Amino acid sequence: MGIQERKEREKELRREEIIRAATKVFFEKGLQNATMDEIAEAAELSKGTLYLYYKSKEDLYLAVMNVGFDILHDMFDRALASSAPSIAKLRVMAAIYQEFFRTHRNYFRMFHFLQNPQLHKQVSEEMREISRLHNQRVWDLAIGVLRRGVQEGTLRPDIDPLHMAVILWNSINAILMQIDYQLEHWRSTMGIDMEHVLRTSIRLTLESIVTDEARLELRKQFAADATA
Amino acid sequence: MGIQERKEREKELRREEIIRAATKVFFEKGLQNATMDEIAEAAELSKGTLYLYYKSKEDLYLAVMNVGFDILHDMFDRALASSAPSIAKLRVMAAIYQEFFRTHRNYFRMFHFLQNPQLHKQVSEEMREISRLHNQRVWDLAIGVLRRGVQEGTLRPDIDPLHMAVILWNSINAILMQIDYQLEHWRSTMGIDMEHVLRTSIRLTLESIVTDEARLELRKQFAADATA
DNA sequence: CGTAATAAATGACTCTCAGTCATTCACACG
DNA sequence: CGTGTGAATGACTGAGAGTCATTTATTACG
Repeated sequence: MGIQERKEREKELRREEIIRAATKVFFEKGLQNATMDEIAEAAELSKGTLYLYYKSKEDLYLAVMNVGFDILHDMFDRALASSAPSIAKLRVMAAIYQEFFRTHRNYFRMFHFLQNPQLHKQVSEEMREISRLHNQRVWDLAIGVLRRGVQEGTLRPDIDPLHMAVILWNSINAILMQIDYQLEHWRSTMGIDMEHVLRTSIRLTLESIVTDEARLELRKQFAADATA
Repeated sequence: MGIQERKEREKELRREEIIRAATKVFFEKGLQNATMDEIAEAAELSKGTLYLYYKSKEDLYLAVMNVGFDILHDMFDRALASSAPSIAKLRVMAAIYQEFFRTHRNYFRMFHFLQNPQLHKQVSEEMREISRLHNQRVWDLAIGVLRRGVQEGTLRPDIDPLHMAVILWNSINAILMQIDYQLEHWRSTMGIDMEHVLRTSIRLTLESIVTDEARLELRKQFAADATA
């Protein structure tokens, strides 16, 4: 019964083709301004067919976003292969996330979606769960590093690694979002260099979660990097 | 020529009536799910009239949001009347913002709007500027306190007060947004108590912007509060 | 008064777009 | 072939933002 299997494969290819077209259109227009008709045209399919594969525009959007999570996961995973100390790994992760921000800006922007409860109404329960899993894989990497850091004695044992993860993520993410589309606003109205703020925020946040002893070493490193 | 003036007043009343109706509907439905027809009905006006007073649904939304900024501004302003040291004032501001979050949740939610570049397309240049001014008044309060803190020698002189303001705002705001609508998600999928994370984040962020000497005093205070 | 001029308000209409579903099409199987 | 099945289609529906010709209310003035 190779026919059944071939059909499965073809269906999978069709799904990927839709993702490809949706990626293109969502990157160009964003969620609000992209239309299903346009995606259908880009995929050389009718609109009705899109709905055979994805339940709503928002579901399709999340499917594209999941690719972004996978890319970010792989970037982190590759960078964390070494046996460097945890603090070094955290700094690498911060750097990698910034690299992701620069080179995959369109995926980064999609992450906004998660911040907006309003938009979630149209997302199916299945897609919500699938998306959660893609998201979770990235979290697990970060949490692993933080747990190790506490074990090593370089990260504060009085703070739950999970809590550290949330704090770190929010502090870097919030500022990157501002940089993404408010950079000029901050500069022109208040003369603020947000790239500088980003560096400061990362430095302060990292310093705040390490032990007092490790902080001295960390400051030296930051000082060395600043002169380099 | 009292007639001209009376008309002005009546127009102003009409504007306020529209704001009142829009507030009700936006609070209930949010930006996406509220309709101009519904707001028109709540205001006992026709839809066309709304557009005589506000250029778009988004403009009207921002007008409502500005009231929220004013409320927040007044809460801060009242709380900062004392002559307490700057660090105490910062802690008060954090507490006040949490109070705002609890008691004016609907306005807080509107602040999401500022995070979403996509939604800004429909906002007129005038309303954008008006909204910026309301926003600025709140920032100015915070920045004043931070500047004073640096002068007093309790806040680190090597970090620009403006940068501190951005960092503080983002760190508390990002987590409050998570608490607002993802509280249950964090608890159920990762067992994280976000209220605890919020307290930790505020503590760490404040500790990270004070001088080394002031940090000792601050830690004592946090410890005292924790046992109380 | 009555009437012309002006301003304000109306709601039917247009346009766009997400999502649906009756119909058509393509292909496997006997 | 013909027939059955599942995939694909695109015309259609419903909803809602924004518009504008028409109506209504108000003022100014003879």
